[in-house]
Amino acid sequence: MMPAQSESILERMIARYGMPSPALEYHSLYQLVVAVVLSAQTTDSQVNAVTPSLFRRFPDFQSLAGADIAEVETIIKSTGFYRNKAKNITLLARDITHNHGGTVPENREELMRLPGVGRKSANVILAMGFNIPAFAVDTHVLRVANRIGYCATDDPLKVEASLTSIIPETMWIPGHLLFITHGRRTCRARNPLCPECAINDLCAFAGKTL
DNA sequence: ATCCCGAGGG
DNA sequence: CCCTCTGGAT
Repeated sequence: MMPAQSESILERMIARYGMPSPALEYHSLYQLVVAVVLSAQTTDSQVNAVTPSLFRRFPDFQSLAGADIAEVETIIKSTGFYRNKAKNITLLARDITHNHGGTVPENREELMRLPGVGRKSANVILAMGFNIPAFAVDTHVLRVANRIGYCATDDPLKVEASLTSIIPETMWIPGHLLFITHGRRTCRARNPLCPECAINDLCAFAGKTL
């Protein structure tokens, strides 16, 4: 089956889910960057469960830059990979404080040089933090894009290239959120709900066996 | 290619 | 029990 027009697919997703807002909870650029690094390979609710106490204890980059890593580990432990994440956000806070004048870089190259920030996280920060068009490819986006038929690859960079060529730039940010929502609620990894899917007539995967 | 790492769901 | 969750660094 030929991949459907992206406009139709996104319109259907909006009709089904509404226009989703980011599930990650944050109230500043500082909080966004830290929450995004913590969100690697864990659910947003796991991150949202620890960030209030983390941000109460360390309200900005400067305070986190001076944090005791063991204390940070204790606070964020339940998000998994806590040793790496504690080290990364502390070093990241130091880097931004000392080498970036306390402000978050606004371009992908510099963002990706921050510890714990790869291309996916950099794209999320650009999109959500600066409203700069970017299509972050996480596990949900990768799965949904492959099932729809927009690509056939496990390489997130290639998935991103397909999505950014198929979908109009003005829809990259809402498209990202819509793909995430669709992946969570309907196009689930394990038991996708194809019969009740809003785009099953436009999807290359619907009706196929796992 | 492998490691880091915990929690929730089916 | 096994799979999955908005990955990144070595």
